[in-house]
Amino acid sequence: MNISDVAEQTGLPAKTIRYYEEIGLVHPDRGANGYRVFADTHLHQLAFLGRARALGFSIEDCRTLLSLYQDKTRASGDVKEIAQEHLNEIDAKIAQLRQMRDTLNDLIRSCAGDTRPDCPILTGLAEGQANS
Amino acid sequence: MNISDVAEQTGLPAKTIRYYEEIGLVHPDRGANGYRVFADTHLHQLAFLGRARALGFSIEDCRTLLSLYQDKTRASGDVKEIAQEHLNEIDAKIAQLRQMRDTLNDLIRSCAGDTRPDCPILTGLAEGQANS
DNA sequence: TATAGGGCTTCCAGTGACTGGAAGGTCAAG
DNA sequence: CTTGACCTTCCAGTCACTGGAAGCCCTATA
Repeated sequence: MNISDVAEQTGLPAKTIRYYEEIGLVHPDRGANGYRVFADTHLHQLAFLGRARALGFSIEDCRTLLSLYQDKTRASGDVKEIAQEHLNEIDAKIAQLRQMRDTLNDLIRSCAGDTRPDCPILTGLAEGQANS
Repeated sequence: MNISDVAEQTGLPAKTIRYYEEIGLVHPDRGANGYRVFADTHLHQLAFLGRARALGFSIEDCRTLLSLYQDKTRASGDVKEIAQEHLNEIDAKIAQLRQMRDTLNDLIRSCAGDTRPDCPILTGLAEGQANS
């Protein structure tokens, strides 16, 4: 299997797959021509990585998760801990974005948005109504 | 006013203030010794930038907002348009994070998190229950 | 006056996770 | 034998800083 087949099947760009090899996440074989040759295991690993990344796990988390995935003697508690920590980060990020959203929304709603220069958004930014 | 005073008053790190000068967001004067000298206008500009950044505006948006702020003939509609577009991006990001959060939360709740190797989080990542 | 410390300067490199592009080798079809 | 798609590596850029080194400047104290 060549890289473009893997790209198609995993939904990952070929560039990303090469990058994942470069940082040691996957280790495809090489053909006599120098091309990367992917076996089904590599395909599965890359699909796994793609899904973990889609859930927002960092590359380093993905590396750990993948090694736990391949370690049949793992403790599920180790996996859950990583996931829970990541969930907390997501929750924190959502809370922060909501805060930003609310402040910004207030400013927007108070702005006429016409051709006149008076703008509560700018005064808000200038005078500190925007402490998020 | 030296840079550390401005840093303290705006809450921005001195490094960031230097960076903002480097990319042309602010133009402090220079003393005979080569030190940056900040007037009140610079202080206000930096505070403005800090608040805009805290609301998640990109540096380029900040640049535009600052120039609109200083243009007394601006149309508030121009400001509002930038803000609205940014609000939409924030909303999209929140929606995406919520999706990730929900999927991840389902996986976490179905995982025992003990010393046994069985782990629905890993099987979910492996088998595609995690298409966010 | 010498020195110690803190603050200031510039410049370079690194972050995370890719992404774009150039230069060039390889393969299959016609 | 050529064409065009595919593959390779390597380098640079993204975004918004952040850390650190090397070295000048300023003030206070001995």
